[in-house]
Amino acid sequence: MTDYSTSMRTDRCGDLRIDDVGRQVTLCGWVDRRREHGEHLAFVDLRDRSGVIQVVVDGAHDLRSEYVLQVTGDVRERPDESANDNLATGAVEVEATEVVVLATAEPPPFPLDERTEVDEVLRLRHRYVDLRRPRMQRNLEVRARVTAAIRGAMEEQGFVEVETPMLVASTPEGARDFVVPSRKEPGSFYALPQSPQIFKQLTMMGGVDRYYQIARCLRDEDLRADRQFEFMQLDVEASFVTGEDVRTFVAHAVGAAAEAVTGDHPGEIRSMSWREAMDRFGSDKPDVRFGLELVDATEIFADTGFRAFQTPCVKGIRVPDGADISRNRLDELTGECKRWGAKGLVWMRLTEDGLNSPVAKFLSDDEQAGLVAKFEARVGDLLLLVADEWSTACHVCGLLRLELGRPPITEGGRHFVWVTDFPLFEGFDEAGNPIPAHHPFTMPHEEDLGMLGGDDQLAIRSLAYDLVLNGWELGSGSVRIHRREVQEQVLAALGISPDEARARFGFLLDAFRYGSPPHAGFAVGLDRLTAVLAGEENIREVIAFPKTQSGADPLTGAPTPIDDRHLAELGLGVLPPPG
RNA sequence: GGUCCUGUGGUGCAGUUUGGAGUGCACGCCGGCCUGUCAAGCCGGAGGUCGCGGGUUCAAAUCCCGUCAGGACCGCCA
Repeated sequence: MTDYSTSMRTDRCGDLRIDDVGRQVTLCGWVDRRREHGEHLAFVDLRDRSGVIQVVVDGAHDLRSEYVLQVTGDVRERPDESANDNLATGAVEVEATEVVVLATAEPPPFPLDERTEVDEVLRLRHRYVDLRRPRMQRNLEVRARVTAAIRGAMEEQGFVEVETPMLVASTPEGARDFVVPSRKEPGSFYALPQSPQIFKQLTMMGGVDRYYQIARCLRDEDLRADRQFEFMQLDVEASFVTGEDVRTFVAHAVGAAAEAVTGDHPGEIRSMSWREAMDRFGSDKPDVRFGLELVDATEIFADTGFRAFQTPCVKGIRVPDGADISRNRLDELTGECKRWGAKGLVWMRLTEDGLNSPVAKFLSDDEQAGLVAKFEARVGDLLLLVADEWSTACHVCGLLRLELGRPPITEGGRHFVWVTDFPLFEGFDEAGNPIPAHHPFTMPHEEDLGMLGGDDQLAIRSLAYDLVLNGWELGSGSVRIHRREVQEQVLAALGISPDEARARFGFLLDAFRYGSPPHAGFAVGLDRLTAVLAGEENIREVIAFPKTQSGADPLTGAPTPIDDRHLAELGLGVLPPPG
């Protein structure tokens, strides 16, 4: 047990129990709530990080909300019938003999109770007040426990934590860089790291063998519920390993983190190929907590006369007992599907009299019967169908599935999934060159090496893998290419000439020449992991001082202009706003 | 860059559809009463540029246009 006593206090408020009865204690904390009963009796709930204790004081004290107090008094059992079972400390109370007001306080800008959902900007502007709330205290603790457990697990597995620089060279790949002007070399810039990717691979060449880092990463892209400019990663790389070895290391670490927070070890993590994830869940980050899995109906319409279904793929989902979903709602869903990229949405209600749908008349009896059989549909069910290219049909059905069935993050348990065998390329650029799905150093599947440069390059599988938790992409990794001829083959397939390659990744390619061990790695987004484990839908709730969606910090006012002298020293000028 | 939603005393909301006096609810705040409360209770009180600007109208929280801030999402995030 940690000893929390200091020169100013003997105990923490929330720690007092029936065993402490008879002790004289000194406590420090904030006035959470007070209940006055006239001149001679008042109850003050005193709050610190550990919780709340009822203090009995003389009513003459002027103790307002959020005053900071030091209270000395005797712990005693509460009188008959007045124990509070809703409070961990509810069996006892402290009868104050001395109350020192350490600081007075204005009324807080918003209520600190758990019942009110306060405007987030207001919370962020007064984050120091917001952080006093039990929810935030808990989230900060969850976060600290996650990182501590992960550090422990990585150390246990023999990994060495190596720090990498924050001021790095800008590279054209990937996300937009945050950039720092160089004073010594005006006109030149450092970039803040999007990830330690290149450095961690260099540690492999440096013989580190098992590298990890709890690393801050920065990307200047638009913010979302699961994305901030700055975020933390567990960054991992190891030599003389397969992808499976890496997944075992990472599973250990996230398992330890989950156990540290919830008390339960999540157990073995299931694996699923990317193809299967797309086919069954319409997403590369499948949320397997609920059903509504995608059904492939392409075969049924192989020779259909219904023009809308004369597509490479027809996919759908069966909504059990969904037939009572209103026409209005169905129109809404159709609109969403169009926004997501589909040409439309076909809905069918299965009634006693068969399929009820605006398009039923275009479908043959065989097709209708085939649908009912394939979806195992029952009277009262609703079928939703999207016909398109395979990827679009999967994508749209996947979003539809989430829209209709996704439970709150606190429900349905925690389900980690490895998604493996990602495609090496995810499409083609304007010049007709394939675009790497992960990065250009990702090792292709050995069996698919022969397809490089061929006609069906999108079918090439890579040794890249993602870790998914309840539909959140927690992280990704891959086996890296360490053989020169393979790297040359891939760069050639990407349409990158040797000269261009040297210009863009020269120092890494150089490093490959001096003896590169086979290596593979991974990175886990710690903010996301923490959010899911804390039961929060938004990573801002597990970050002490986050930014708003527009990238501003309501507390400090960042970003702010800087003065002209400062700019001049850096050799910078600011353009007038456009328009 | 785009789509959608939100903005009303300190806080959370209702009012906006169908224009008619800043109308209402809960919490908080200030004062009074109250010796066992714990979301204490009772009585009284203060507190408003309906985000901002413009327009329509006899009249705008309400309708229209613009703008700012926030949120969810698409694009983007190798």
